[in-house]
Amino acid sequence: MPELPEVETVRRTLKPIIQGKEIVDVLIYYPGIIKEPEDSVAFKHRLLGQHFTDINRLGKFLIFHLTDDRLVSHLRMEGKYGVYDEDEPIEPHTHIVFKLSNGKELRYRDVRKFGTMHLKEPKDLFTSAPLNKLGVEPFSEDFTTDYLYERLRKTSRKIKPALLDQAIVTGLGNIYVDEVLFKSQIHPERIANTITIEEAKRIQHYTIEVLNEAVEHGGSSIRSYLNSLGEVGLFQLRISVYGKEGEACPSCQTTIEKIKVGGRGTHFCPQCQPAPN
DNA sequence: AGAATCTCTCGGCCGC
DNA sequence: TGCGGCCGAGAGATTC
Repeated sequence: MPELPEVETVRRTLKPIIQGKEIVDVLIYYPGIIKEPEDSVAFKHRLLGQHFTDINRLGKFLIFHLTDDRLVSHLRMEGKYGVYDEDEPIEPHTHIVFKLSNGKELRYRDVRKFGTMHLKEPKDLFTSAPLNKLGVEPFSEDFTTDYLYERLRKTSRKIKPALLDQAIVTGLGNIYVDEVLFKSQIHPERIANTITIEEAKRIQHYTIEVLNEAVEHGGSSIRSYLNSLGEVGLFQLRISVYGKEGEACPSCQTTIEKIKVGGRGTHFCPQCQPAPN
């Protein structure tokens, strides 16, 4: 389940492999991944002859820089990229293949076909879907305690759905939100506009700390995530509450509970994260 | 009108 | 073995 640290790990592993390579053909096995342009044949023809010049990331989105265009890619739950030799057999669930000038292929695989690709002109990149409504990056200087506090103060939703809202902070997903709220000692069902400035400061601090640490460890290999070299991440060894229902809290030994918040499976320590009234 | 919530996408996996 | 329900990010629809 790629969140910001996993996407960042993919970006770092992929960049040196594909930078400077030209797209000489595109094979599309499942066009549903391609959301823009609507016509997947047009998608292919716009890409032919363009070179990969860079890869950036915004939140959980990968942004492939090409000679003329930008390819915005979201992995959703199970999307993965890998670079293969062209004579390697196509593995199951391979949906898009970018044939490169050096005989290699950049392949996109996605068991559940949830991932998306948008091909954009650079001028439209941040002013149209899917990047136009994103909030701040956790690693940017704009992600301050004051920013977070003010955004939370304006919403009556529970804190967990508010932190999952990519229009507030971009990059957190289900795993890391549970970890951040645990470290911040805040119950996931607290109403966002009751979060104090001190609590907002903890959330801001631990968001950066947890995500940084996860990036350093190559992300978390929960479910199916592997980076683009097929390597597992190691951060799951450091996870405190996500997927740990029934186990002892690493801080106080109380049994970790699992509930639903905003329709999402949510893990927390009832002792360290006291329930709101 | 704006915010909150619901629906839909998909297929492996789980429990019955 | 067959089958229905579950999971979940984000967009768009719907409700409040």
